[in-house]
Amino acid sequence: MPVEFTSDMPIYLQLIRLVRQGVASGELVPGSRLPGVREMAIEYGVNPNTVQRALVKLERDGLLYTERTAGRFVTADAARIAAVRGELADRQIDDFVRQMKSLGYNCRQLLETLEKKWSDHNGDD
Amino acid sequence: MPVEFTSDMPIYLQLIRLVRQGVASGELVPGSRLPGVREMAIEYGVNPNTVQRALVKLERDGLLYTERTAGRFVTADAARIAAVRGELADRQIDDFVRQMKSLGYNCRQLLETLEKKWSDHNGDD
Amino acid sequence: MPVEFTSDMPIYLQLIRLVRQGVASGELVPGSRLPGVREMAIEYGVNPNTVQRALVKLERDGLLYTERTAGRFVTADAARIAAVRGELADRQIDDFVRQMKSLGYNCRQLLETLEKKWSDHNGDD
Amino acid sequence: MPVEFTSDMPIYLQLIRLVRQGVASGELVPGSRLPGVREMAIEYGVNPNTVQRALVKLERDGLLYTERTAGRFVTADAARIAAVRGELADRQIDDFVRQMKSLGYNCRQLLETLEKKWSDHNGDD
DNA sequence: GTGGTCTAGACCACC
DNA sequence: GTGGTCTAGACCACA
Repeated sequence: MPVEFTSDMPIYLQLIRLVRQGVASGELVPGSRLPGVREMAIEYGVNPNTVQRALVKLERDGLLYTERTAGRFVTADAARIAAVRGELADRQIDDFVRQMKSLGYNCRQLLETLEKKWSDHNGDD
Repeated sequence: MPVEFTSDMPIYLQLIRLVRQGVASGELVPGSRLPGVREMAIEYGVNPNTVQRALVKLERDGLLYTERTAGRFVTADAARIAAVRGELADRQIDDFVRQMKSLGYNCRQLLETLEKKWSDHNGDD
Repeated sequence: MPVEFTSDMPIYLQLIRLVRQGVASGELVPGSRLPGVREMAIEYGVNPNTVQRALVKLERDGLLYTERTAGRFVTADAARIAAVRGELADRQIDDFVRQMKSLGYNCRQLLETLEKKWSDHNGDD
Repeated sequence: MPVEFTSDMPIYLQLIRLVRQGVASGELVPGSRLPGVREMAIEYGVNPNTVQRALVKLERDGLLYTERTAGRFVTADAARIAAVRGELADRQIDDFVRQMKSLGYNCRQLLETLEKKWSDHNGDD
């Protein structure tokens, strides 16, 4: 499972996104255990502290919880997951709309372009 | 023209966005001259170096050009403007689509949500 | 007797609190015998080592004593119990007063707030 | 300004408490700038990262904010400060009441003891 | 074994 | 100069 990190964003943020995607997409099933910090650190070729940092943030967001000495787990609270997903999406869309508006797009243009883009992406999904 | 800068993003990026928005929206007309670095610095209450950095970047993007001794101007090349705008939009959309996909959205959901969001934003535009 | 353990505090501390509360409230009568380590471990669903650690600590505090081959007992020394209780309370109050002072409370405010809080708690006791 | 750190609590938590007390007590005036991380690290004899960690947490709580490249400041929002103080106090009192109840105290005893303790503390304040 | 904390020292972006 | 990020490696409490 090779993952590339871009250098224009903190690694820990990229890790967060990675996990979040996993949870939102159901790839990481609710209630399941994550690999330990050290394990993940090796897997992704980063420092354990960096992994730790990412996971702590995800915990604060309520997407993970830690069971002392047993490891970290994906929250089993489906509502919580949905809520987090909703918040994320909301902010994303909000930013996006703001940006596209500032670039002079109107609603119709945007929707069209977006639809086209979406099909393009279907290939590499 | 009071502008607020958030402190969680480099100011020079916020300046860039400001200018870009001006050009894309037509507020800054093609071929028109920009205020000098020092003027802008005072106007926005930031360091001249910061303004400089933003303008240099915009020049590299082809949105501005410098005429020695005369000042900086908005490019008059409409195609260039459109191209820059297109690139920007393209990257934005690309990222956006990728993100929303990873959050489990499908095309229809996205378009609907987006349309609703768009009207919400019309108020504060 | 279902007990929930929060995972943000060592379990052994939670066990200690449990026993202490039992003794202070009289639920665990002085001189009575406690279940064995293994029994308690099963009852609470924790590791026997964890139970052991808690009980040893309570012994050091003088709240329990071990009679070889017979088991562990709640101390029958009423004065001892009172003393332990006093010490505990003392430290709690001490810390509490220090904290509230540092938050800018004065004596009257504190007493009032506390009294109100106390009644609120009466419900779930 | 010599400060001692006890070893039974993470240093970063002790730092947090320190700053919080400063803000709540008004010793750190709203809007004023804090020493830089490196500076504080030296002053308290800890690692800059540890200081950083504490300050980031306080930021998340809304008690501080950082101004890019200028430093960290105490929030000027009096309501925010009050709110934070209130939350803190509330949780403190809550825990305290719960504990004292489990030690078999009743309301009158508690208030009396507390009042006495309060005067004792007046000396070293 | 797990996660939690800490240090020392480094590099970066920004102003 | 500021804060932000990252690494390497250590020690601890807990189960």
